[in-house]
Amino acid sequence: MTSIDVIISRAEERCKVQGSRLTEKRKLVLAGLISSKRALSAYELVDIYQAQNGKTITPMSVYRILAFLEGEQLVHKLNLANKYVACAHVSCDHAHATPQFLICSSCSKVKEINIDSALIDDLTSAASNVGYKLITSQLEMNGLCDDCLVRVA
Amino acid sequence: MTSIDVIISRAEERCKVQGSRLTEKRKLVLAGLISSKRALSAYELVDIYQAQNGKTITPMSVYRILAFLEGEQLVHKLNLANKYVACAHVSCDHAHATPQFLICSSCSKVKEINIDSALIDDLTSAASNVGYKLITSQLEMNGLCDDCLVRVA
DNA sequence: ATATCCCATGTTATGTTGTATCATACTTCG
DNA sequence: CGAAGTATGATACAACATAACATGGGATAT
Repeated sequence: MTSIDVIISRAEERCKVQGSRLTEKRKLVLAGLISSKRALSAYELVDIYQAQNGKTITPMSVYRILAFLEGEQLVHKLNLANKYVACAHVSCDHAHATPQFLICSSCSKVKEINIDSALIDDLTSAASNVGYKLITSQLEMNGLCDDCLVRVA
Repeated sequence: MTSIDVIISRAEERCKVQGSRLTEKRKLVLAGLISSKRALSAYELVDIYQAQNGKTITPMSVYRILAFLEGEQLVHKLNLANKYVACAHVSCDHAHATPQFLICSSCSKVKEINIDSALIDDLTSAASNVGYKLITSQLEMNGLCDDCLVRVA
């Protein structure tokens, strides 16, 4: 059993608890995302689905499935890049705070980090001071990962 | 002389110093942005250009002009929303740190704020700890502005 | 078991956002 | 003037995302 299978099983359990179904297609799309270390666009997932499973899937279906997986907190949408990543914590049991993301602008590799909550509080109150209520404290930042930094240098 | 004209004049001077030209079309696109309190998409700017000037402009031209204005630091691109805003500090003389943005998810109104640099340092080092070098410390956050908050409530 | 309902998926069309490319005009400077 | 560099025009297309309506498949109640 590969580590991907393990994660998929976990995800399946989680859906069952929620009363939702992790169907075959949803599994395959999720598996595509998990197998990638990078964030992927919906259209990239269409290609990967074809490559991994030899079956075609329409962008429409991928978008629907991504929306479902997002609702189940199994994937995160990165708005900065219009790409998607599998949640890094699917296979943990404990609850997680709002995630923060570092996105490599060169290769789309993503690190999901947890930032000091005091820092998040500071941001929230800075926003509130100028009349804004933060919808989410999910923060996304563009950077260069070490690998790409070396390659450029 | 309207306040928009004042800002445009400032921008023109700045370009002159830089050795670049703020042409008529560039002025008009910039004026469109300045006259809006909201962030605007390139296609919205096409419409506004038509409405304000009675002349059409192609999206291609708008994108080119936005890229130019961004290079001159006269506008900022908000990647979270794929929209653009005029820099709030064009008419100041002093230098400015990297801006942070609060974007109203409902009406696209934007506040450009400056966050405690210690906080930025924290983010930068959090990134560096996991092997990422931040390209920019421009932070973008989705929220709801007071007006929209009231409207929803 | 079958009728029914809900949800998932198929299918097609279209809307939105962003770039590539090549042609034309304008500015500046020798 | 003429050459080089920059700005814009025009067209096509690539990439991203959703709308709308049809079909299928699994669960449940009677």
